[in-house]
Amino acid sequence: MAVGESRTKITAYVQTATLTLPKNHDRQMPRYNPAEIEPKWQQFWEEKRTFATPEMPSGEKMYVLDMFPYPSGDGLHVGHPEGYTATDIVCRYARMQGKSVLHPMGFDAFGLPAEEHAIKTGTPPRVQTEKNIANFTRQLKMLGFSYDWERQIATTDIEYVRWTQWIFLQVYDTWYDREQQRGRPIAELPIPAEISAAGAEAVREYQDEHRLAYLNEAPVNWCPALGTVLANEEVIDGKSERGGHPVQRIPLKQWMMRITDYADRLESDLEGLDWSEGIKARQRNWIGRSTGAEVDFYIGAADKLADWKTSRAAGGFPRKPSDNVLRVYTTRPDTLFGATYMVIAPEHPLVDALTTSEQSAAVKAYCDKAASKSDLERTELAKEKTGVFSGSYAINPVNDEKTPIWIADYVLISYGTGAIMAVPAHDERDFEFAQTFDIPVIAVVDPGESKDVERAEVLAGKVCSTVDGVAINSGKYDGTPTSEFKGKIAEDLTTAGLGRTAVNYKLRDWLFSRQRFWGEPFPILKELDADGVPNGKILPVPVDQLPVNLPHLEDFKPLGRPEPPLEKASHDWLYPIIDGVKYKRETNTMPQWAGSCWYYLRFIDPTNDQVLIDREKEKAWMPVDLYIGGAEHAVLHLLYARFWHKVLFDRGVVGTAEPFQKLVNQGMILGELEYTGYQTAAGRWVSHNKTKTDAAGERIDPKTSEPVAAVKLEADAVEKQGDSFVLKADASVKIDARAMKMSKSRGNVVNPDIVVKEYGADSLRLYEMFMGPLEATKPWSMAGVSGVRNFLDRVWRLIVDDFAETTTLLAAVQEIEPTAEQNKVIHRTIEAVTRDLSRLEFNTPIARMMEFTNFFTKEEVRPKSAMKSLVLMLSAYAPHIAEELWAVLGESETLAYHPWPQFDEKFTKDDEIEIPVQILGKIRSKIVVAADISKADLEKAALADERIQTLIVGKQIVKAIVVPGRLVNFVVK
RNA sequence: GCCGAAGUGGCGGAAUUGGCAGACGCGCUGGAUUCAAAAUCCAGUUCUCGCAAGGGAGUGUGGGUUCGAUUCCCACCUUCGGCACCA
Repeated sequence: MAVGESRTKITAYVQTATLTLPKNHDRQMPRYNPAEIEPKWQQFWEEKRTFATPEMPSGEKMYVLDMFPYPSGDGLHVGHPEGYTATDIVCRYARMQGKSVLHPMGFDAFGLPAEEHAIKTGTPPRVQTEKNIANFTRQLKMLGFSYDWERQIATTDIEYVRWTQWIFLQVYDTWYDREQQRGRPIAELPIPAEISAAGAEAVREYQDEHRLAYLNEAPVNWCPALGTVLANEEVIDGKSERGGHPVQRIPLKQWMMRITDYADRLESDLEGLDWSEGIKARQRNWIGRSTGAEVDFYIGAADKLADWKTSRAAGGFPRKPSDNVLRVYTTRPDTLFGATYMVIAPEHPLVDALTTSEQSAAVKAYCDKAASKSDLERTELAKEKTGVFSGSYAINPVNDEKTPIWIADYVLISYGTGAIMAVPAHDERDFEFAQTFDIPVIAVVDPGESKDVERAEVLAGKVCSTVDGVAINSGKYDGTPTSEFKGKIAEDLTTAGLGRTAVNYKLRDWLFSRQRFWGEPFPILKELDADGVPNGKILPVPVDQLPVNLPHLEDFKPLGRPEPPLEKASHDWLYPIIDGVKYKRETNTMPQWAGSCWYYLRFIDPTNDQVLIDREKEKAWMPVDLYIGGAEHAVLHLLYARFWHKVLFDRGVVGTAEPFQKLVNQGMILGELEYTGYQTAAGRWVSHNKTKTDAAGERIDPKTSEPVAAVKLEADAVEKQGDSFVLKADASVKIDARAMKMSKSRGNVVNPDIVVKEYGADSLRLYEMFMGPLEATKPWSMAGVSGVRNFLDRVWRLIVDDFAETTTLLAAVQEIEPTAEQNKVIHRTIEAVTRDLSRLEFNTPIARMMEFTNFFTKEEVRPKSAMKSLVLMLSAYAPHIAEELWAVLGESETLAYHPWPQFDEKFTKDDEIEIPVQILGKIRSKIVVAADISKADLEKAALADERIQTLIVGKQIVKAIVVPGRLVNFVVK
């Protein structure tokens, strides 16, 4: 920025007009000029390898990780540097405390946008990706983060892909031993005698069934119009995001990962982690563990019921249900006596067997309709319960009641056993269904008298109640409290061989394949028979032949079939021949999660070509001590990464059970505060809270049904009245005042490049921290950036002679001892800044440094040592200006490893302090007393105060609360 | 509906966790400097009554505990984020 240009009066995102410069300001002066000093110091750090990390830590280690970005074509947005600045401050602070800091950065570079770009332009995704990475790298370096750039990795690096594929093979080679609760090599899987007897083929199939990575039919979003399979986020309301074409769910053979086997450990290990309760809650909720019971209802021939029960009592509850039973899962086995019907999902394997001939037409029609419904239709739109009677009955094991079996899509095939016993009296959904189809409701839990339960209605089956109570209508169990009943009945069912306790999860196995080009190829070969058809045998690519690279393609257009684009690869790539056997490569690719699941490990040993990570280095650096990133990854990324880490832990690749010890989610940065009014076409204003959104999604005035348009208003057109903003011109019109998510379509995106150009990187960093607590959602404000830039200007002028020809130290900065008052400011600032930083509170230290600066600006003589302390603290936030000032203060080395300033309590304490004196809790006076005054003396001093004297005349002091160092409060009558 | 986070001046936010509400910054007002601006520096700025000294109210709403509540408890309202027929 040229000297003398206006920089603080920027109202929009562009600079206001340049002013003509007067003569006396036309000369070159050593003003604070970030455009000059920032690139200078960035170059210095790079050339001197200032932030290169040693292979092994010496002394205390600190691994601080950012969630690495997807290098999009748009470049960084201001949300990225928020977390990155926070971690950078932590790292710079830690280095100055003498810790060995690992602070790497890389790129999560596979993904859809690069492939979309390739389809459109024909440019290979790798080319575009490398361009984007170069741009991201430029932007990140421009912000002065202290990454060890020599460790940079991208998930698309061929050497990185190699180890991603290697991990896949590890997962493929692992089965989960439930008894030992850990993953073990597939070679150690015990093979049952009858399987071994059936031959090698049977053994292989048995092993494949137990691998953590396995093939399964799973539905994909196939869009015939686009000729491609879409990701879930590309499907909106059952239509493609691009073009709005219909999307069908079709089954496709896909790779899955058995994450559900690790559900228990993924949940229970959360406990030891230093994560916010909110994030833990979200993970727990996603895993969705529930406990209950599986119960078998007899559906075989009626005259064999007694035999069946006898055999069950003798043989116990079988692992897999036989054909003559319907197995259900319930969390409320205590309500078994209230089951008045059963429901199975339309996809349940017993649908055909249970459908009677009279019902077959109706059932077929219902199931066909259910199959064609999208997930959305089955959930959101399904306000009314639907279903059809199968014609069959099951026998309730506790009372031998004949219970009708229905087919309804409110029961999901993918959860529990895909079948339920319905207890309308004590389950909302069952109650709704029973109401619709006129099915009896029998209360079996007496909720007791309570103000929020209509007990009589519940007992009469008129309303549904899900609360605990005491059993009724439950035979010998009558009178048993709910919680006790649950345990008792599970025990009795187990004894009778009719049920067992069971655990279920909402978490599903992980769909691990994508029908895309731009992802890691699977290191998997499928053996072909003589006719060129896969025979089901799978050959993992030997480890020494990794990586499997992506083949060259002429173009990246979709095939027009659901198969992945790799089907277009040359036959050389697609059909390798090994030992005379012809194979076909797996043509699915891995999801973007794959690369981001383990990058934190590779940063520790990024160039190792022998192993994924050296065990000694892993031991020295893991776990990640601080992991900061957006909350959008709170569930999936963190869950998948934890899952892989646990598999690697079980297989001895790593020595830690959890990868991320402390996790912090940065809050979202919103656009600038906006004032929005609503106006009809005729120009009539409508208060924003009176408008409604109609069925078509249009905003209307519900009184007249006229559509209203949003009008953006300037701040001076509105004013605050009570709790809301109103139009200045018409106070009856309420205005919506809020900050919105940044988005291209709204036009409120802030580009860091422009902020750096206008204010400098240090100002951007400082502002992002000054906005508020890291974890809070906060609105952007350019005026705020200008404010912190102003502060940096003040710091500059505190130390640098603004009127000298060259950048020289101000004469006011001298080698002298600070005065007592100055020492108090210095040491209190160090104390507060240090304390707040250690708690990851980044906004308040800036305020303290501002106070420091305001104080010393008024001091005519400024001790050099004080200036150094400020510069050292500031360097964590604004490293460029700090390095420059450090040099001005006469230092020749970087300050990056200079010891962090220490405070001394003897300077932070006051000799005399002001104590408020209250009467009946209201402050009536203040007295100045010695800091170490005794309780009795403090009370005496308070009583002696003139004003207090006059106020308590004629009153009786009932009680005196005296808190030394805090206050005095007199309770009077 | 369920889970989570949060409500403090015109705005962003602070308050050593029960002890002076509004630090710091933005904005605004006034002053100094200037021929005049810009920049800079100084002072003021929760609302309200008052010329003033001083008084009253005040941390989403209503209640409670306490000498004392932004902070703890109960109920409710609003906003934001997430999940959503999970038996």
